[in-house]
Amino acid sequence: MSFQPSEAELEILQVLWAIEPASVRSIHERILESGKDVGYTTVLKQIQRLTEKGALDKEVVDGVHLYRSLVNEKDVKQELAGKVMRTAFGGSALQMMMHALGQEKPDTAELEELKKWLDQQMKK
Amino acid sequence: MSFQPSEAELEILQVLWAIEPASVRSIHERILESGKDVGYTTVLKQIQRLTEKGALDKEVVDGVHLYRSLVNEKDVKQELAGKVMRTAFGGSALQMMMHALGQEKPDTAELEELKKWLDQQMKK
DNA sequence: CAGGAGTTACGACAATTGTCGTAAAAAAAT
DNA sequence: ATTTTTTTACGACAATTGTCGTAACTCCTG
Repeated sequence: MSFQPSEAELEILQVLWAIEPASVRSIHERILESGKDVGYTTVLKQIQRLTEKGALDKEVVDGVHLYRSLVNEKDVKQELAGKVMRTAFGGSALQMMMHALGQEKPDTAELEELKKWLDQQMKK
Repeated sequence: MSFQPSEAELEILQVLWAIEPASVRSIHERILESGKDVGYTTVLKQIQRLTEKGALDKEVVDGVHLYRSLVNEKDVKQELAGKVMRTAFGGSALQMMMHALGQEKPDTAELEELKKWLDQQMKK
């Protein structure tokens, strides 16, 4: 199922996609580590809302509640990127990418990879 | 000034960037044409809110209110794309683009342009 | 000038979001 | 088993968003 998470929700999903299944505590810790300062209950609440919405699955193991994502990472990200591409860039992925990079010099490794991908596409 | 518009706000900004300065009526018409069905007063309200937020400028000419954008198109789009790139794709423009394209075969013209841009970048 | 037609202002409402506080429940420690 | 610490559950609140309805105001048109 595709799902359009809010910003805070996406943050939680990202953590889950990385370390699922996870407890609220570990998710909270991860988020703190990433620099964002937010209370434990705030994260818990978001997790509960995500669960209500059917985006997460809860499982109680040994008294602890463990959560895992029910939404597919690729789908969600595709939706996110696709939406911006459509609504802001008239459907042009290239326009979107160029704007995203802005004036910053894209790093070389990225460019290399892009080139590889491009050659691949051209071939088809 | 950079500005992070909501979805409905972005729609209005897009119209303005295209035909500014414009009256509420013409903006509303444009939006209807684009397929979205929404009332006149709804659009008006959004425009008024944008104006309150300082994103638009109103000018009364011959009794009609004409609006124009005070936010820079490139900046706003850069912000939009950049934010998704950072929050969902770990800062990788390439990842974002590939997800945006999804399984669809990117159209050839786009690829050509991308190639051109890429060569340009590699040179630097 | 009076009556409409079109415009604009204002506020209202429900849904969503981000954030907590506090209470209740469960687990761990003494 | 009583206390302490953790975890969970439940609201609660303010801000934002999308959407209108209705009232007020402006301008033509006859």
